[in-house]
Amino acid sequence: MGIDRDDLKKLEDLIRNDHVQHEGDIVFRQGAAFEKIYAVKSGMYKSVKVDAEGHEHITGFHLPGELVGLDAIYPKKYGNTTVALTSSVLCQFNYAQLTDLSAQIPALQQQLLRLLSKDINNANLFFTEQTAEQKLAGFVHNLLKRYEARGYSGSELILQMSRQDIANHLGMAAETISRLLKQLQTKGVLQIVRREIKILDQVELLHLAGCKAGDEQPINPLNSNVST
Amino acid sequence: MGIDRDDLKKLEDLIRNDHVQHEGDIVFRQGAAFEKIYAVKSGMYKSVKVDAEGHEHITGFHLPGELVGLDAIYPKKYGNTTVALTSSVLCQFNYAQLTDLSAQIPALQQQLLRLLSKDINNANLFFTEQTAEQKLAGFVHNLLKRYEARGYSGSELILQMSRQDIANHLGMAAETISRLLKQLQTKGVLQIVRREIKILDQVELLHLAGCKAGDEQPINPLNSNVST
DNA sequence: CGATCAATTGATAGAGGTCAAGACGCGTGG
DNA sequence: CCACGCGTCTTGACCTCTATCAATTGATCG
Repeated sequence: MGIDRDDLKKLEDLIRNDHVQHEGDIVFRQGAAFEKIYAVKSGMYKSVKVDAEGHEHITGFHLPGELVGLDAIYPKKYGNTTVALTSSVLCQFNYAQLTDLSAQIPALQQQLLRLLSKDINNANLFFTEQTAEQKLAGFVHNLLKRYEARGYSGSELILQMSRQDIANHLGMAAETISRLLKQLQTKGVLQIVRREIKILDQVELLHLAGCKAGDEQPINPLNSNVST
Repeated sequence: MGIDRDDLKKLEDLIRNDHVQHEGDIVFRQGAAFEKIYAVKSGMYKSVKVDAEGHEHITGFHLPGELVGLDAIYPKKYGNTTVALTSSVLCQFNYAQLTDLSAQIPALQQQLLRLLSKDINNANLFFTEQTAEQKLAGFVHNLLKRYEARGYSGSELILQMSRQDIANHLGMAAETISRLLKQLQTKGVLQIVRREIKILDQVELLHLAGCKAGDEQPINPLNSNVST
């Protein structure tokens, strides 16, 4: 990505050793001082945020190749507790060293900004979904695409999280997840065995998701003046 | 913010002239090539995203002092169309020049990263809300706090957007907004005249919002191992 | 082989969406 | 200055979707 060998050496130096974890192991706790950014190398993690009233909400799941902790830069402390869902490997970057280095390496700075911007987009992705089916279809499709982007199969995946976790994340009841998954199977869109999912009709899955970020449409939103 | 006078001069140079706009005027269109970041100086803007099926969704409202366009860094094009809701003033920064400069000014780089990180947090804020009342109370409280942080009154505000816009943004029906606002007035939390809102009981408003990012709780989320 | 936890299935009730009608403001023009 | 028309907002009646409660099945593990 436009970084020469010498720079790459410096970058490697600030990456600490890989860290092997197992189900339930914690990466960082909500409220802890922000220091490091983490990259998932294998497995899966979930991020859980506890609100003022003690309710837990799963803010996201993290797949191999994805970064965790970028949202902690601003408040300078982690806003959630991140936990391994299965046996996983992650590596860590010291943030202070990373920014120092990025001041010297323009390509690194660009990449860092892009990664942050990407997370803003991801965070906004699921606001559109209306019905429970759209949410769930969108969730599965999103997982699928993220795996696919990392070189995994684009037609099947293993849910490392429980139905309850999915329900919590999407803001619905676990029973509804169960019913809808069955319904998607009946429709011939998915084939489900326990936590293993095979996608039979990816086009229909995307269609059921309802929307999913249609890009580059130069349409005029309501109440906007056409600039002439 | 730790930038000396000489640097400040360079920064000022890349800010183009202020731009006055009126209701319905467009800042940028969805799909247009990303080039500039915008800062709202007065008034209010809304960002509208059109999905693949032509449905419009209002992704956010932008108040004085806030930046618009940071989410476009990664995809290199704007992901929404941003429109003035009322007479407004904004200024613009060329992104390429901004990043060049930030490589020279560490404090600017830090600030830029913080701003992006902040947006990730903002985007995640509203996932927790369950009921329509929580969503609406959270929305009003959020607006209030954002105004307050910029030196505006912390007890009253003017909604520049229609009930329909609020409904669209929160993913509910305009009728429900109307009913709930009335209900909040009956409860003695708000006093509403047209689009002017006076907050009578801010504590209760926050309480009704249900959650709102409780910070720094070292609680153990379910299914996590206690590191001893 | 029980014990435990996850997942499914069924019955019920309530929150909120939808449809339809009416009220209120506000600008325009006679 | 008032009447009209249009858009925004409100109010009411109804009905669907999904949460909730409860019970059962299925899988995993000591």
